[in-house]
Amino acid sequence: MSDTPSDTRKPGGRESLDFLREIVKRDTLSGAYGGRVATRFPPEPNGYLHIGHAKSICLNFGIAAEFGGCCHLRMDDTNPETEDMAYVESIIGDVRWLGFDWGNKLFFASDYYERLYELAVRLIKDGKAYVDSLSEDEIRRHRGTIMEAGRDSPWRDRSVEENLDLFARMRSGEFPDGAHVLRAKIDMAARNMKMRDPLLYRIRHASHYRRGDSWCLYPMYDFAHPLSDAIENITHSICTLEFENNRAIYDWLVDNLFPEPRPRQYEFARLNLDYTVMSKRKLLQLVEESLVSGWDDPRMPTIAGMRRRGYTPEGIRLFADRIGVDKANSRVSMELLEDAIRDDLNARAPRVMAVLRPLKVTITDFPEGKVEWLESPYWPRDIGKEGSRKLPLAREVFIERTDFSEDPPADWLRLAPGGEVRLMNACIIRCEEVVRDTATGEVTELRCVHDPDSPGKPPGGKKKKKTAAIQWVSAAHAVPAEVRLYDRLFTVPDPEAAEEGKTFKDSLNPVSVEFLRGCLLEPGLANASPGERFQFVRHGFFIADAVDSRPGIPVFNRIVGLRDAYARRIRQRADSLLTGPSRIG
RNA sequence: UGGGGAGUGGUGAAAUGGAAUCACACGUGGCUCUGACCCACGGUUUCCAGGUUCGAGCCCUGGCUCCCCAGCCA
Repeated sequence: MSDTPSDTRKPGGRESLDFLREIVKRDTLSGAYGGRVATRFPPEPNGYLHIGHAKSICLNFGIAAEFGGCCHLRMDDTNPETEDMAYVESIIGDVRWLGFDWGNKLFFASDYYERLYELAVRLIKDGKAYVDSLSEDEIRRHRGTIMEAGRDSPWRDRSVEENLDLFARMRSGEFPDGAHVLRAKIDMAARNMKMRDPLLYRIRHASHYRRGDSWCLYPMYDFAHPLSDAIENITHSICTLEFENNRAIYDWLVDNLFPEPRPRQYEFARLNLDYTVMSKRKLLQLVEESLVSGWDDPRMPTIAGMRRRGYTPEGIRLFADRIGVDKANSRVSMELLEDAIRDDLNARAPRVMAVLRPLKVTITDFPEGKVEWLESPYWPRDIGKEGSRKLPLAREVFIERTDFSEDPPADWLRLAPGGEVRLMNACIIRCEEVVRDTATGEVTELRCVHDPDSPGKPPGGKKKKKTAAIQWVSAAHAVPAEVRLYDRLFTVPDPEAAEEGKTFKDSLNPVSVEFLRGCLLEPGLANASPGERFQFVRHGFFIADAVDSRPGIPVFNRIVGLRDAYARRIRQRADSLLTGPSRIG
């Protein structure tokens, strides 16, 4: 793993352990597994990994690392109809990108098919499993309900010989899909529905992405998963809450087929993030219906999407660390994720200047044709890093349109008619004249004068800050660029909880991305390499898009905006203006 | 109505019978050539009702609310 500063920034230094680490610590101390710790991350290769998986990955790999154990990466590939090598590759890439290493412990449940089959045979021989020949529908009806016990299948008491024979013929391809299944003989009246003779194997005449047509008999998750854990000598099998009921099967199978010390399953609450969806099915739907540009759309909560968006592995790990882990269903706010990303980027993204919505400024007392190259540090004082570049100042520059106001509020620190502002790393200018389009009235240019002595000068002994320092670019030197501003994908915190007659797609945010074309960047950014991250001062953190950006024609994605206390204040003022007066009655 | 889980400020988590703590968010103030970062201060008294105890978020009893389980998905 890594030892970047971000990793050590655990809340409260983490003296206290979460319930999972507590269990692992207990087992380590008691020598339950001879001090050994082995976890595993077991994705099914039928979709892309998302931030919810990242939580699980950080947990499993994190715990293994902290206790000197190892974490296996295992593809839980037991369903030939949905799985694909492309997903395996994306999963491997994503886990690696997150910064984790499984050494030579990459496994596939599909490699265990033969051993699993033998274990099933053993169960049959022990009279603990039987071939059921009921139809799918009959099986459902025999299962009963949560209130009524199920009924035994008429095939439940077949002889061992007959079961063995049937099971072998199921494997050899003699029967069509659905003709028979193998079930554990447990208890059709069990109060835990999962224990009513769970299905272990089903016939599927389907090509498997790894095993081809060598099998037409496939194990169910409930059978393959615990036994794969046992085969790999996993000690702590960590999964999400919805598998709590499945633990009974897990224990039943492993107890019946493996000696102590055997793996045990523990469950934690999966991650829910506000303003996004986390189910593979819904994510797939967004992709297939072209509601997003793909699995790596920067708005997607997928690892691929976050990577393209510019999130860092360190930031994501910091997030996972901060949210902790528990058994209570929870819903985490986006701010927690964004702050972790910012926290990480703050220390590693050099500051540069970009004007997203340009407004022309002519410095009338600046000689025509003159260019002044000004030393500009990449880092603010408090970061304590070295490095700078020279920025050209000329007669015509562009500033942010939002940094000028004709009718500013009392606490305005930026430019206004007759007012002053600091061009960051350069001089102070004063606005003498506002030029506007005669037809539309729109402000098209500001004519300013500058204080030639102001570059490099200290604030001048002023106690209280009276003007802002704003970003700017020289008109003649600026690099045009496209900048994409990403926002939350949905307009409601919990899109999955759609009301009657609606779906999660009804709450899709219509303005979740804004493409800005006429942006102007400082000259050095022309050759930003794809994947390179910067802070555009006073805007946020940005990354040169890995797919669309190229030298000379940069395209930047906003990773995350900077906090903006002023914008917040303005918003609140607007709100109180709206609600205030109407409340008088 | 059965079984399995869970309830601590707005959000996520600590506190393992001994002064409710941390992070994010929010508010106020300070610092600042980023209205960023950073610093300081502020708001909960632990789902409810009883009980045990010198002492309860932790233990007991009874409620309430929410989540999961009736796929040949995982």
